[in-house]
Amino acid sequence: MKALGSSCDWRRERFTLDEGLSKAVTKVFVELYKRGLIYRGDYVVNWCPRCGTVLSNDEVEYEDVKGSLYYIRYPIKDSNDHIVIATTRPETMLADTGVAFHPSDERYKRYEGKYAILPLVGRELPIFSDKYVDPSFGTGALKVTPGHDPNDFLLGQRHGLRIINLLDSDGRINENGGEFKGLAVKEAREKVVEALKSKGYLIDVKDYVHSVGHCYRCHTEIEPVVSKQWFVRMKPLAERAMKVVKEGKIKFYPPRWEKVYFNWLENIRDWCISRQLWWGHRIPAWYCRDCGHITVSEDKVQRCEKCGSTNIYQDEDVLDTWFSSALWPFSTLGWPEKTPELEYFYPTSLLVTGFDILFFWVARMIMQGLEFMDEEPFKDVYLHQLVLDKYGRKMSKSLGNGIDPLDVINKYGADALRFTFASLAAQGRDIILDEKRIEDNKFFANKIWNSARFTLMNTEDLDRTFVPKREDLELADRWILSRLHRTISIVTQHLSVYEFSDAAKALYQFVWSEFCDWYIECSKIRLYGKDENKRRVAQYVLFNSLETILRLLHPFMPFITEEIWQNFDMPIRSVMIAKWPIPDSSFIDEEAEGKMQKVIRIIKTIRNIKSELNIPLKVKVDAVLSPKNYTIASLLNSKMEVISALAGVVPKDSSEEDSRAKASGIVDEEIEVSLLLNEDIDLSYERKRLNKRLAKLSKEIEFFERRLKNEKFIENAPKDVVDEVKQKLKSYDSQYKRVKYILESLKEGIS
RNA sequence: GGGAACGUAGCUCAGUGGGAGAGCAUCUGCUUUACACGCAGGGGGUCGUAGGUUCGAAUCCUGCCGUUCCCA
Repeated sequence: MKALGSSCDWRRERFTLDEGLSKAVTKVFVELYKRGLIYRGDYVVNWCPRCGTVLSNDEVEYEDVKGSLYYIRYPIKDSNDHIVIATTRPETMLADTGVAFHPSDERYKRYEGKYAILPLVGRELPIFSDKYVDPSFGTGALKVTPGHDPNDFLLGQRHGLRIINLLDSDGRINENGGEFKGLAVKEAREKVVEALKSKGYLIDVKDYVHSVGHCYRCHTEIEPVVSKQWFVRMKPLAERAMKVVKEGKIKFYPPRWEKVYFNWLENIRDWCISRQLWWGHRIPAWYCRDCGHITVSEDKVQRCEKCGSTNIYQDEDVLDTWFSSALWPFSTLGWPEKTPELEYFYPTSLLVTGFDILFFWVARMIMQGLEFMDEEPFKDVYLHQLVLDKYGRKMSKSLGNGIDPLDVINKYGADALRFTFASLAAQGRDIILDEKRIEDNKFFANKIWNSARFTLMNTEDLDRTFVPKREDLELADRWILSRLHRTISIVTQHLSVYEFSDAAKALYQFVWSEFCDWYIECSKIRLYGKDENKRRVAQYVLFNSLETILRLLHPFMPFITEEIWQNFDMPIRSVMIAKWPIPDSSFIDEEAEGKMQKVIRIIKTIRNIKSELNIPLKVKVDAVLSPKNYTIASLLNSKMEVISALAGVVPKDSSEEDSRAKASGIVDEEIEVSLLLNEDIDLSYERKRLNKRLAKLSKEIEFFERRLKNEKFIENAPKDVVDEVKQKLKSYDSQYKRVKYILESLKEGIS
């Protein structure tokens, strides 16, 4: 974080196991217990045999696994008949306590109320019907194992079945498994299948792909087991958490995550918070060996609160780490003490995190914030994307495709990395990180550095108190200031709704394609010129534009902007504490933008002609520029110096006769530029160029004519759209005629 | 099985009803005094597919195909 240039208040670094935060955890547990929101109960939980702990439902990852479907014959008591069940986990049969079928299933109705005999074990299993059973799965008859399947557990509760636990704390079969005692689950499966086969109970085995839960930490297959665990009752908490989002008190960015959030909360289940790990916050509950009472207390308990016995012991389990993390927005600020920090910072403004912990963390912070602070913990939640490698794969240790940010920073710099993340952080997409992108932005940093170097070199003698009069600003000055203030607005707007990529792109485009490519180039005439006043104006605009650019870029590239800032003798000592720019609409200048656009197009047209004729840009060519109206004439007149410098032409008076061959182009039908060519230029290039242009124009004309021929278009389309099309057709048509004429006269000229 | 997102230039992505865009890559020409980590210019797309709505669809609707994620 420090290497990335995050300007955090590092004094406030916290860890959930710190004393103060631990106190908060205990208090919250006790409070929730008193409010009836925490309870201890029997439940089928997900148990990881490797970690030796329970996992919450959200910590289990489901994956399709190739397995088998075993068809097993269960004899009916006091008859020669039998019922066939299908199961993917045959070893759990040892803990079966019932057999069920769907009430409408005619195949099994006659067995209702009878008993099946459990093979290998001999236990009598009641046969009953329940709508939960899917008649189309397997044989339609279901073995019920309340001790080792969450759905079977619920079935068992409804029908009063026994619960048998097959596993001991090491994940091995316990004494309830009879002869299979001591085997691991996988071994037990083999042995059970073998035994069933040899005794004729196994009817069939089919390949079957089914979804199996895995531990999100170690990827071991989880085992559902029944045990006593601590739970948080989620329904009441979830309702409030939904309400604040529905009322707009908390906003998600991008907003589609609200759907995901609601979907989860609407189908929420109680949260299992006890873990059998050796580290974490101990559960503050003490059990009495004498009366069995549970004492829950913030302070260490010496005697049972009910019978006063000292024969008590504390729960061995610890709390899920997300339980303490959920308190983060207020526990870090000193809660439960009423600290000034808590008063000042709560509720906070923004949470930035990954969408993968939307449920684990974000939703639970909202719940706990509402429950204990009675106010939402933050106003905005920005959910960023996953960072993938350049092939779009998740970065993982096993693939070895991870990127160490410190390596990247050493290679390209923190600024390049930050800017790259910002420009790739388009909402609603994952970030595909290719090192090439980081290199590109290193080049951008270099560009910024050089533009600052240019500015520094050319403004050293600038009197900082000097402010030019508005009427002394030239077209390029008015243009760049107008563009600058638009850029301030655009960047500010995007940032306010966390559209980092749009903000970064707007800055990149402005700095490189407008400020560097055009303004700096235009300013050179005055900066290198003799007119002191004109020079000062250019210096002023150059310096002030750069200063504003530094402020705008600072959040994206803190290091380089600060370094540049320090090279100038700025009145504010660091860009870190400089104010964010505010757009000033008085600088927005439509007229200047339009005119500058025209000048740029003229220059580009000339450059294009020269390039296609293989004339290097720096080679000066005589040119006649013929304006078609008065406004353009005056613009041309005043901007000839810039056009001449940037396009590499020497203006010639159109009235002079010149026998040289011409290469001509048209800018918006308002200006015709004709380059006067030397003898050695191959005119076939020029004919090729003009023909290309004609083809393009005729394609455009054809397109617009086709639209105007459509009567329904004229009838139904808005008038301004029709007018626009007519206008464009007229313009292209006249340009076409003119280019055609030029081409023909060129042919005549050489014949 | 339920839900969500996405399919636009070689790559990464903008564009959400009126002439297909950007950056990078590619090609051509340039040691122009801020920058070759640069400058200038060019080429490149039947907008996944099939229908529908509309004067007009990359854009709205429906089906299909494909990729990904979440939940069960």
